[in-house]
Amino acid sequence: MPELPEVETVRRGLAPAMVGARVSRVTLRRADLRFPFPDRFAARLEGRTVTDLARRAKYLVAGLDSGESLIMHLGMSGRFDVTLPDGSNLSPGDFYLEGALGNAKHDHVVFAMGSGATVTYNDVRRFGFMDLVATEGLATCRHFASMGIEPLDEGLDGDAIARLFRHRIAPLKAALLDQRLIAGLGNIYVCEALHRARLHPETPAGALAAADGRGTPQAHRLAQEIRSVLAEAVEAGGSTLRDYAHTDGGSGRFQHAFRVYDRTGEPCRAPGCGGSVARMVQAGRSTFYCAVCQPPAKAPGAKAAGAAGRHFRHKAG
DNA sequence: GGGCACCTGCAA
DNA sequence: TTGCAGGTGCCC
Repeated sequence: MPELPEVETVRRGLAPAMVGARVSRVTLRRADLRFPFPDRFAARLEGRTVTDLARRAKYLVAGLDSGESLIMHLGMSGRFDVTLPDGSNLSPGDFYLEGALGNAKHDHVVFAMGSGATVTYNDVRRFGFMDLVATEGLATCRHFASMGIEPLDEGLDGDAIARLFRHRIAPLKAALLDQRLIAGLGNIYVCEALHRARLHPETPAGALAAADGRGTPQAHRLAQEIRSVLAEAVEAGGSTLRDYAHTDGGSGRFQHAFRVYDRTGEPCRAPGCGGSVARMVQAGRSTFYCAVCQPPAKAPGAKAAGAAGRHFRHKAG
């Protein structure tokens, strides 16, 4: 379940069960997820102690005392169930709480820890995957080599966004989803950040760079809103969609704070705005926005092709 | 850049 | 039955 706040919530829930513990047994219920498991996957994990559990973008990275790291990606529907030695259960950052919960049909990997804890990976759609990579070469491994800056990195300010987006004609929505530029944002938080920053999702990304290459006021606003929406979501334990009965302490609460995501036709939640949330499709994915708060903008040099057919004006924006 | 594929399950 | 789902990667 995937965006940065959910993965971070999973990391925090998994850490007590895994860090400092030895992996005593790994059970694979199938030969692959999205990709085949690496060679001798279980053998390379068993007997090893987990030294730390980190997050990079939407990936979890468990360091091992063997010098390798276990990389885990949750795809669209991956989740972990943790049973601690005292018998307590949790599903940190959970998303697919219904059918999958307690449904062993989609339990694909079970890590039995020396401490007595059990960590079970469940993934209905199997878009997730796991890999083992030398810890020394993590930064240049195929998963991370071309990955962009962390959205919560101090360095991601308006000027950094301008440097990344300068000269790009791709819509802001697509640029923000491009993990090679900024890594960790997904469909929900891009929609929410754009709405908070009052930027139309089709604005050419390059419009956030001023003539001198520095960030426009909009770029700085966007950087600030990305940071705040992610921080608030992490604080809330992420978002839980398709919430259902019997949600335990593992579910997030941020879905109640969505201002536009999945709210087509409902009132815009911006103070004083009488608009309603609209839905459009960009690159095959739903974009939710408010046409009142997020009016179309034209960029210098961008093709004038807006439905409004307006000419570019210097004061546009 | 966009389009589609990967896979399963749910709601309309 | 069709369309949709919080991701990514490979195709042109």
